[in-house]
Amino acid sequence: MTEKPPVSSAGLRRDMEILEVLAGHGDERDADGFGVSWIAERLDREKSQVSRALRSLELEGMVERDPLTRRYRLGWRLFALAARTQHARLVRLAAPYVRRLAAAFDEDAYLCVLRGSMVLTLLSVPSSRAYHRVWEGVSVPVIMAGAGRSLLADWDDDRVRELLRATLPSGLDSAVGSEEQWLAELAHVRTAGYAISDTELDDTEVGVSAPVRDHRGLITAALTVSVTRTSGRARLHEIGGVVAQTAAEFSIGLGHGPAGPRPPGEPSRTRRATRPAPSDPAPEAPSDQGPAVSHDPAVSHDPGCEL
Amino acid sequence: MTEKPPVSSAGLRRDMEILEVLAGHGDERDADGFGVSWIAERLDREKSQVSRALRSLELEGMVERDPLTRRYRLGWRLFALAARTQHARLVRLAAPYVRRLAAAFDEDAYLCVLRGSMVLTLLSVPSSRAYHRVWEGVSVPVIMAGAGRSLLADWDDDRVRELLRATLPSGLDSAVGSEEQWLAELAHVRTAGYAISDTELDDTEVGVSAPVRDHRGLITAALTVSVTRTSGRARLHEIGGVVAQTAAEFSIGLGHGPAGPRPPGEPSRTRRATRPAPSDPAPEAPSDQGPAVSHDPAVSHDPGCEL
DNA sequence: AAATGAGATGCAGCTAGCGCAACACTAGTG
DNA sequence: CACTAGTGTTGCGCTAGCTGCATCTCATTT
Repeated sequence: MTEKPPVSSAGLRRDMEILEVLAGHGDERDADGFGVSWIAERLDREKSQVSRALRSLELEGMVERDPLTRRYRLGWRLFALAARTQHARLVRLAAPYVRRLAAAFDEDAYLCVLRGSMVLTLLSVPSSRAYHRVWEGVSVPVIMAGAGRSLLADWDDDRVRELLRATLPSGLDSAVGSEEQWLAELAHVRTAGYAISDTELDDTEVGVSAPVRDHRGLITAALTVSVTRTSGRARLHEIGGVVAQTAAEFSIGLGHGPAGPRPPGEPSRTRRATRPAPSDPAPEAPSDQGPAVSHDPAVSHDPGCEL
Repeated sequence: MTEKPPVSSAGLRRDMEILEVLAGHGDERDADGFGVSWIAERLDREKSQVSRALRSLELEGMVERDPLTRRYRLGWRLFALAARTQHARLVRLAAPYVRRLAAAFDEDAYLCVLRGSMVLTLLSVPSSRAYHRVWEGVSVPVIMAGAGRSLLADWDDDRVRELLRATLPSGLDSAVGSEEQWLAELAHVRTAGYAISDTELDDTEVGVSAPVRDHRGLITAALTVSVTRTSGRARLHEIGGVVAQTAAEFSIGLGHGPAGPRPPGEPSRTRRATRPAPSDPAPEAPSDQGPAVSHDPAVSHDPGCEL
């Protein structure tokens, strides 16, 4: 009796829930995977349903099961697909800069992007000391993320206010500061080029971040250094300068002309010409007849086999 | 009227096909995504079907659409999930070693694993010169991959023969050498600790690889350096030694005792105690006191996999 | 303007996935 | 050793939800 589902298809929904459970908390202790019954109970679904879904997912390589324990965990296909994401491309480009930052101050450094109202960490490079919780692939509400201020720097105040109100569950304001304080800090990012935010998730760390701009001048990511709270104010600003400088360099690497951020005029509104239609005689026929080893040996420079 | 589908569920199948198309060839030119009609035509499916599927996938974050061009591309969720994969963990651990190799010889260096009968590249670090096709997330038949010999080093000859025959489409033998030659090279890996394979995909590069072993002594990955073909034989062997040494160090980092590879006796066949059932409606915390940090990326040798 | 094409949506019919229950299997228990 | 208490898989009717076709809107093109 679902009417107009604003949600995705039931099957996909289920599969995603399963994958999310398998992702666990990213804790090491979940590393050996999960059993069918456990997942089913966790999701409050039929065991049979989960069992079948997992078999399908396994056939697609989205999950794999340990041959010994017969437990399921996330599969190689996820990795293969993710590696061809725009995000992966961004990570590859950003890695040298993030590593440089981490090395320069011997602090944890991150690359983050904005996804909806959440900040997603794409890359984290640990400092040489300390155990370092890996935040890669983890999303955190904008308000609580150190990179949040840098990522929202270009937004106008109304939209920021709107987002903050929509995201804040309730009287958490005290923990993250008032709206006005937030807006003031955004203004600081715009002028100084970096943000220092000590009202974050972590009690022991202060986030120093700077926005990264793409070829259109839009903010696409943020570089962050997570500094131990014991550092003096002066050091924070020193680091801030370097982070901003590094982010600027990276931006240029992305094609951001030093012409200045966000020129008002629309540069090119040209919608790309229609893609060369795949009218060509089926490079891949609907080969339902799968099991045949169909990996085209002529992978000269196009490994576009079914992967 | 599909009888006993050895394939995955129809919906999932469709979604995976869509994702695979969106992954494109990883070419830069596909970066801005694909339209519904194009995808539909490519997959020979109804536009409506694809449209709806894409909306679902978008709601789940598996794909996202460019707000300007309204084209679809792979989404952040893939990245988020993949980052919590065992593979991602392996990449994080391996990165320093791979980078060290790339820097030491100023050649491209890779981390690869075996998945079914394909070799999947998890990490690629380019040399300082040259444009470098990123192979991350791409699979290649074992026979053609430089890392193949290292990854199969522990297999006994019959299984290798079987795999080779199953994978080789037809008279490609000349290109990759005979079976016996292959087996001889596997023997060389076992004694020398590294493989030199010049019968690979790429005409201009020679692969030098060495196996990486986990805490159980099983080969879980391979480190590879891709050397330009003009190098002399001596340099190849010099590099081989270093690669083997690096792989050994990494193996120890993974908990591989220097006790020697693959002791014959079964160490502990103990199947782990059942996970504490989430009988309580409480949110999280299986609170499993598992002392052993047993990660195990055990490679299921499952040639029946349809890739 | 009309024309083209891309993408979304309504609807009827039928397939494919759901829930329930019984099943095979292993591991603990006295 | 049977006995229990777990696990994961499978058979089978029933119906929810997907498929396919047609229609509709909205941009862009001629």
